[in-house]
This record gives sequence, C-alpha cells and structure tokens, in this order.
Amino acid sequence: MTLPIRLYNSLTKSVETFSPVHDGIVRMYSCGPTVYDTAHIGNLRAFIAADTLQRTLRTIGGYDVRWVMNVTDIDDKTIDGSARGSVRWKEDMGPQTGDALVDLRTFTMYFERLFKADIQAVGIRQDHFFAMPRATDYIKDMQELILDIVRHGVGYVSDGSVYFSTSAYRNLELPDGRRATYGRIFQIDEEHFREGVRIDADEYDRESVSDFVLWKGRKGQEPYWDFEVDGQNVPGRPGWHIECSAMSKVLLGLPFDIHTGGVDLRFPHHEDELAQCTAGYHSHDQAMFWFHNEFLEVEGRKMSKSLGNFFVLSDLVQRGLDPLDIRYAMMSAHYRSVYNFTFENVSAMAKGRRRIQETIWKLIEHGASRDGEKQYHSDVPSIASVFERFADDLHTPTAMSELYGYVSSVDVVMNTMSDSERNAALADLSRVNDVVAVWSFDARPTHSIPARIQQLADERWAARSAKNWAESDRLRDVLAAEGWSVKDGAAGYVLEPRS
RNA sequence: GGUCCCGUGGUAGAGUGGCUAUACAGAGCUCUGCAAAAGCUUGUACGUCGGUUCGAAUCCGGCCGGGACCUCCA
Repeated sequence: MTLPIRLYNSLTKSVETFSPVHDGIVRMYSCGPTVYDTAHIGNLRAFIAADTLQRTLRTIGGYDVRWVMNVTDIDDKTIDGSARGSVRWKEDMGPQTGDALVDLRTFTMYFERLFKADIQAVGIRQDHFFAMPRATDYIKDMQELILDIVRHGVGYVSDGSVYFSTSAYRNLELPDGRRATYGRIFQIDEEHFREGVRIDADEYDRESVSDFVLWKGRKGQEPYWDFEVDGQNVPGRPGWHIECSAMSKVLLGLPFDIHTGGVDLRFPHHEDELAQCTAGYHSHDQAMFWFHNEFLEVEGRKMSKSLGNFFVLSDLVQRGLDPLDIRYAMMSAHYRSVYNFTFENVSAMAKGRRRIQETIWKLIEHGASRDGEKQYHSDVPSIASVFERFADDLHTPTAMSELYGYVSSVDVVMNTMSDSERNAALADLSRVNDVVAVWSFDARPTHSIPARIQQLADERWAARSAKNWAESDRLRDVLAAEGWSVKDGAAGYVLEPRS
C-alpha cells in the first residue's frame, strides 16, 4: 500500500502532489554540514526533517530514494579552523603538518566523523545515503561548471576571483527559449538592503552587489587549487554555492526531484545554486521541489551561545537525554513551524515513546511476528490514518495523534486478539517505525539480575504468596533501595532497574 | 531601514468562521492485598484592544511580544 505524497514546494509556495522525474525513483539532495565544529541541535533538526522526508518517500510513497548529503569541507571556517595557530585545532587531531591541504583534510575529517556519529545516534542510517560527497573531492567538476558559466557569458574574472553576474543572468536565454529568472526561490528587495550589508559587499571587486563569488582567489597560505580561466591562472578555491550545484549534478543529474535545507538557505545559497545550474548546465531547474525546514528555539528563545541555551547533542546526552527521544521530540512540531525545544517537552515525548515501546514489547511477548499470517482486528483503527498524515506534507504532530489512538486501541484488545491480529498490529507498528525510527522490534532487553537481587525478589514473592503483606512490602522497599522495581502479575513478577 | 512569519490550556503542539486534536503533567475511577503497569472519565486555552458577522481561536486593523531573511547561519 502506497500513498501519494503531498509536499510544500518553496519554488511555487504551495503544497503540491509529489511525483518524481523518473518513475519510482526519487533523487534527493540535502545541504549537509560544514565540518568546522560539532553540529548543534538546530542543525540536527534539519537533518532529521530531511530523514523523515526520505523515509516517508520510501515507506509510504513506495519510492526508491537516492539521497545525497554533501559535506562542506572547504570554506572560510574550515580554512580558519585548520590554519596554523587555530584555537579550534584539537589535540587528538594530531600535529599540524604545515601543508594547508593536508591539515584541512585532517581537521574536517575529525568533525565529519563526529557528525556521522551524531546523525546515526538520532536514527539516520548510513545505508540510506546514496552518497555523502566532500566538496574537495569534486573541485574538477566545480571548475568545469564555472568555465561553463563564464563561457555562457554569466561569469567574469576580477582581481583573481571569478564572479557570477546576476545582470547577465537576467538576460540569459536558454536553448529551449526560456528566459533565466533570478529570484525564483526567494525574491529579495535590492532597493532596501540593510545598511552595513552593502558596505561589506563592496569589499569585493564585483560589478554589482547582487553578484556572488564562484571561485575565490587565494589569500595568504590558504589551501588552493590551480585554475585557468580565460588564459589566466587564478589559484584559489570554490565558492560555497558552486559546491552543491556541481555535486548534485554529477551525482544525481539535473533536474533532480527534491532539494532540502534550512529556511536560511533559501537565499542566497539555494537561489544561487539554482542560478548556477541554469547558467552553466542550461537546465531550467536544478530541483523540482525545494523543501525548507524552520528553525528551532530553545526555551522560547533563539538558540545562541550568549543566552546559554546553545546545545550540541553531547550536551544533551550528558544531561541524561536519549538521542532518540530528541529525534522523537522533533516530531511533535511540523517541520515548517518554529519548534520550541524544551526539556519538559523532551521528557513528555520520551514517556510517550516508552509507552508505545511497551505495547510493541507486549505484542512480541504474546508471540506476535511481523512475518506471520495477518488479520485485522475490528476494534483497531486502520494504520492508514497515520500514514495519511505523514503523506500530507509530513504532518508529524497529527500523525503522532493518530498513532496514539491506534496504540491505545491495540492495548485495549491486546489480550483478546488472535495471533494473526497481533501479527498485523506488530507489522503496522513496524512500518510506522520505518519512518519514525525510534522503537525497537527486538525482544525486551533482559537485564542481568544479580543473584542477591533475584533471591530477595523470590523471597518477596514467597511472602506475598503466603499473604504476608508486611514482609512482602518490606522486601519491595529493600529492592527499591537497591535500584530495582518489581511489578506483580498473576503468574509471577517482573524485575526492572528503576529508571 | 525593507520584506515576511508566529503568539492556543501547567508544558509541547494540531486546528482556519458554529461540532474546541493529541501527548506529557493534574484530578477521579476500574483493576490490584497495597503498589506498579494498563484502561476509563475529566477540568483549565486561544497575546492585547477594536472591527466585520446571527456567531471568531479562526476574517480585518492597531498595539505588545517572539522569530526569520536582506551575500557564505540548519
């Protein structure tokens, strides 16, 4: 069973029914991290949103998804961070060699590893990626794209750098007769640039403030690549926007289906990526759908270091939060709304998540199997309502609402269900988990219970069976003091570490 | 300065003109020796001031508050 997926498209500013360029295959590109520091939870929201989207496309849309996420390893911040004397250089990166390119790679690989560990911890699977290209591995492709842009009259060399001319672009006619348009994703009001920004912009030797850099000429001891444009060598490195244009074209082909990123990337990053693809590759579109997630706030305030509410994943883990609870908490807000990250909400969502996990474990303990014969129980609502909410522009809050209704009804009839009905429920929940990715479908983990604790519990059970309530309660208190809780059932008890 | 978004109960967050999601927390009940778990029931809300309307959380305007973009920030 698959459903049509509806998605908000920043290009058309409306919700549209998604359909891929090639039948059955979705090619999706996500703007990934700049690896100069550890990702913060705001970054993680963007990647979790993209992951939820690609999982929805796979599980509910039935598509084969080719997901590419780039790693930006060459820009001002990675160069500064890896430069000699950088305060960001960590001891466990080893000594700096003095070779700018080698040090850059050492520095960025360090943060790339941390990044991959973080996204894995929040439920993003490495094997869901078609590729995670590093910008420095695609310099040749970027240079070729820049040459194409210059050849088409939209790029120019100035003072050792190469720029994109937005005015030439606006006059560019594509081979198919269409006219290039600057401002398709985000129309900016150039008449009212904020004061100060224009001044800063004038530090560059470009013809117009709205022009942007394609290739930055080398300064000082920066890492660089040789590059010949119009007969002159302009050693330097790629501009930020060109990276994604070139890598997305090489790895996915143009136009691909979906491009994702945070709202802040709409302009200039995505607008410029698109313009470069149009100017260089003569492709009217880079991507058919542009997906942008909103930011998050922490305790009602913009996350910032000065407010002391700036968190990376390891900060939260140190505070005792489970990364999967953080992923799950992100589901409580729609991706296009500002999400107010609060500790209270994470712990509330953690409890909700545990409740559903309990239901899954109970089904398993009743012998349910995802692969067994399935039959639907008349008192359990169809799981389709959950998927319908996901399919409707990733409406996770209402999907969760539907899911709780589903789980509650399973709980109610759990004991009277037939085996095949339990199989069906377990299979339904498993499929939901293919999108949400926070539950375990393995048997409930068994705790190794120390012999001493086991003996106390057995003694208590004996006392309880003999209706010696005082002794039974005393032993329960002893066990509690030792960190174990005991739950009585009809036939026996369950020991669990107290949480 | 320009353009734009948001403001819902203790918390998070849906909902777009009349039927007021959902989760966590709170209260009551069922079950249980008592608990725990689970289930059932339930209260409290639409920033503020005006306007439109038979009727507004939902439409319009002012104000207050939070936030975004305006050249390399998810």
